[in-house]
Amino acid sequence: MGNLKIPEVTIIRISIYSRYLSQLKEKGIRDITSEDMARGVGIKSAQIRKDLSYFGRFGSRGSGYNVRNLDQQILQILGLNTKWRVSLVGWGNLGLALSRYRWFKERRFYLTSIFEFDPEKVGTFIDGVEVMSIERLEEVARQNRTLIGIISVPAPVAQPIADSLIRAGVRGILSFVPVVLNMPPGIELRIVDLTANLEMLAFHAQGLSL
Amino acid sequence: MGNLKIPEVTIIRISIYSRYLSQLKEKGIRDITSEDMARGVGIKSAQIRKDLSYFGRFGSRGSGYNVRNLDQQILQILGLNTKWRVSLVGWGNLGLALSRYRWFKERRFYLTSIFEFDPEKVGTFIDGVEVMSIERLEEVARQNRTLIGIISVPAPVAQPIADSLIRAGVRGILSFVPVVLNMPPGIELRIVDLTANLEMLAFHAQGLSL
DNA sequence: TAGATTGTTAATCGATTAACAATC
DNA sequence: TAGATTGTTAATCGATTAACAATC
Repeated sequence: MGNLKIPEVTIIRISIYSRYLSQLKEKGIRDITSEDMARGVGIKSAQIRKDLSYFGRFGSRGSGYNVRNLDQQILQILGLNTKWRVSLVGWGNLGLALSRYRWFKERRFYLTSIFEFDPEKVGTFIDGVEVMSIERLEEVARQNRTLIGIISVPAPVAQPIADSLIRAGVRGILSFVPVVLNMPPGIELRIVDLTANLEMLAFHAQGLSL
Repeated sequence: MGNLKIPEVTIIRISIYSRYLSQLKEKGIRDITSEDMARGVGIKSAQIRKDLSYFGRFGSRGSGYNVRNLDQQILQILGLNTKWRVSLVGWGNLGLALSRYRWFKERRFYLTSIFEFDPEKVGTFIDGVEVMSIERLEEVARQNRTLIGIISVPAPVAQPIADSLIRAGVRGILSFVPVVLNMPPGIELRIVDLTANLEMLAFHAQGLSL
């Protein structure tokens, strides 16, 4: 059984396993061993078994895992048996791209409300969703019971926007703004740091690394 | 002095410090202690000093760090004293957003070549850069001596595109495609996994976590 | 000098991995 | 049953943190 203290990286990897399993399912593959999964996702088989062990026992010794079953179980663990309503704040270049990103829907995340400062953009419809004024953020996000927010606004307003989302009842925030955000305890923040990632690559390419 | 085996996360954090220092410099702040930096970036002061210690001694006991100097040193470490030419492959929604992302230039990354499959888009100019056919990828990227590539193409072609980039001499790849990529040794790969990040938030919001 | 803060060591904490007994 | 592979333990590895001597 073994629970308590699940590493963050384990969740990220579980999510990767989930995506891989849905591929296997589409291909009609019935069973898979941790060893074969390991090859498929580029992670050691012991790691995969360890990760899964935080949540229960899903395999059968001697023959591995049933794809359909493991897939279902993992979706359950991640909470993807429900549809998730997501608020997107900031409909600039990046926001627009995010609002059209097809993978979100595939993983059961629905951008049900979009907010933007620019009055020129407010009122536009994208995929049946109206782009609304930021003024309405708190009211609408609360009303929709949105638990997840995405921030792609200019740096100086990132903190106040995060604060608004939290006041509206959001429990997790994905930020694309390369800025430190203060969060109250219990609110999960993930920052997608594009420049830091490029800088890692530059550091390595430079040769200075090794 | 202490070198050898620098953790990956250290580089990411160094990049965060760098961004913070450039803010401080703009504000005209002359000196800062690790304790004050810690508050600014939300990382423990001991961690900051440890991270810096991998690369040398930049402070002065009793008074902290000179902002201008530390900023310069870190830029040097990260390799940001040079301009970096970057190839962007895939000019869909996300690719378009990336080609307009202002932070890249600010951190000295220049998208000097852009490639796309769709013949309708080929020939467009964005910021003085022509969108070229993917067919020209290998030739042009090699010619430009591009060391960094960004991939935002449909999943099925991600691997062949990565292969092309590597053949063209690229040393590091930033991929936005949620797909496992095989890399030869020595090539650095960073995957920006948007859905995995959202799924982490869902996992937490679900309450199942604690 | 006295006070302050770095740079570094050593202790702690946590995550990965190998190995294997349990068991399908 | 014999063979295979899981689930789990214990060993290893690596990263974070506290603490403090060095020193500005």
